[in-house]
Amino acid sequence: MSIQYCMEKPVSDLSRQDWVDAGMAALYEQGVRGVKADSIAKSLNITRGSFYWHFKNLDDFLCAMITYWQQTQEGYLARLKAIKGNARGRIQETLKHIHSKNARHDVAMRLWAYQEGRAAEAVQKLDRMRLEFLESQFTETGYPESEARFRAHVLYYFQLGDQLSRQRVDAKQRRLHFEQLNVLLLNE
Amino acid sequence: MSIQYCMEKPVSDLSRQDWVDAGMAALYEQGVRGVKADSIAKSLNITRGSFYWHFKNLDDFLCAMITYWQQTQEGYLARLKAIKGNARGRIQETLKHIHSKNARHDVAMRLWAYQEGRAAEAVQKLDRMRLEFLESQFTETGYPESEARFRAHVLYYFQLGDQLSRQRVDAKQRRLHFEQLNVLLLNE
DNA sequence: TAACATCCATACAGTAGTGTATGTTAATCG
DNA sequence: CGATTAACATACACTACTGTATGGATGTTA
Repeated sequence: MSIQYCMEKPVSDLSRQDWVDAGMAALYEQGVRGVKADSIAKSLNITRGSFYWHFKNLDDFLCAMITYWQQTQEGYLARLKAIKGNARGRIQETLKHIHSKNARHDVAMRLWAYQEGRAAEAVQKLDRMRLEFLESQFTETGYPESEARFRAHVLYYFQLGDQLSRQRVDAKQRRLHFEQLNVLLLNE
Repeated sequence: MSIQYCMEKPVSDLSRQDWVDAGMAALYEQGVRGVKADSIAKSLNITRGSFYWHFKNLDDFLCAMITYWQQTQEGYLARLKAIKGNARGRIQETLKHIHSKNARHDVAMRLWAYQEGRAAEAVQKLDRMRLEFLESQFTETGYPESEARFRAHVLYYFQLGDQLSRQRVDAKQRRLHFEQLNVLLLNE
């Protein structure tokens, strides 16, 4: 539960990332309480000996998972911000990104965020960053502040709903929804 | 994991519901894996003796929690369906309901749904029922099928995002968002 | 080739949780 | 009053998991 083991070793080793990958899968399928050295080891056809070689303990491992997710997602966001052209184009690229993104890691982290403060902080930070990005883009498109903020939320909440609703929408319909959302939010 | 203990006893007893309530709180705060006879008993200032009196085992208890949530939520939905007037009015009442609803149980169940099939089935069923209701209301309002279905999803996903985003919106802003959503979806 | 480091396996003690068996208390009812 | 039952307490065996200690295998370097 403490934060003291969060200092990252130089991530030169491949196996360390392998553990993190397997850990994210376990997190998605079983929740934090299901992230256990034993069972993850089994999924890697290996024993816990390796786990306690690469990581000080479970806490250290979980911190590594958070760090990995944060860096990955902040990378995606930075790439969207860096897109040339106008804000309208960046919003449309964002819609494409959301549409094609594999949401497992995001979902896994969000579930975790409801059970532990450190995960909650990480998820909240990214929620804020993404919302601020979207709001700035809608502002740049010409919407007044209040309207820009609202539309940013509609778009972001649509992403969350799309990720977290259990009643799945078939691919064709889903694509249509994203087009309709484009029209609804940008009047085109 | 099996379904065999899901037959409900006549729920004549008060304490049984007390356990379920405490269980929902534990589910929200700790996830399914945190729903333990021991710790819930402690939160009720009681021992596990009572737990195994009221419930056959953990499985039986979890089934009772699902049943309770389903009945509660289907009740809410039925009340919205039964509102007199036109579809536009029912949509607006739904918005009010979503705005004022305590989302903890919904969130708790949705998290659980990612880890166990029986919870997933329950949540999916309600997702479907709610989406069908919303779609029918937008259709009744005059939108063509595709547009009605889309707007139902925008509304429902907004609810999910509102429940599940970690970046909280302050109360005043949130109220404004719901008004803006009303305008965006119903052109008023 | 000797020494060392890397990476994983194995064995062990300790803890937390489950389910069951049995004990205890208070109320109810003939 | 005595017997029965509802509701909870307590003790026990069992399991799963953690973290540590130690050993083994393989490669690497002086």
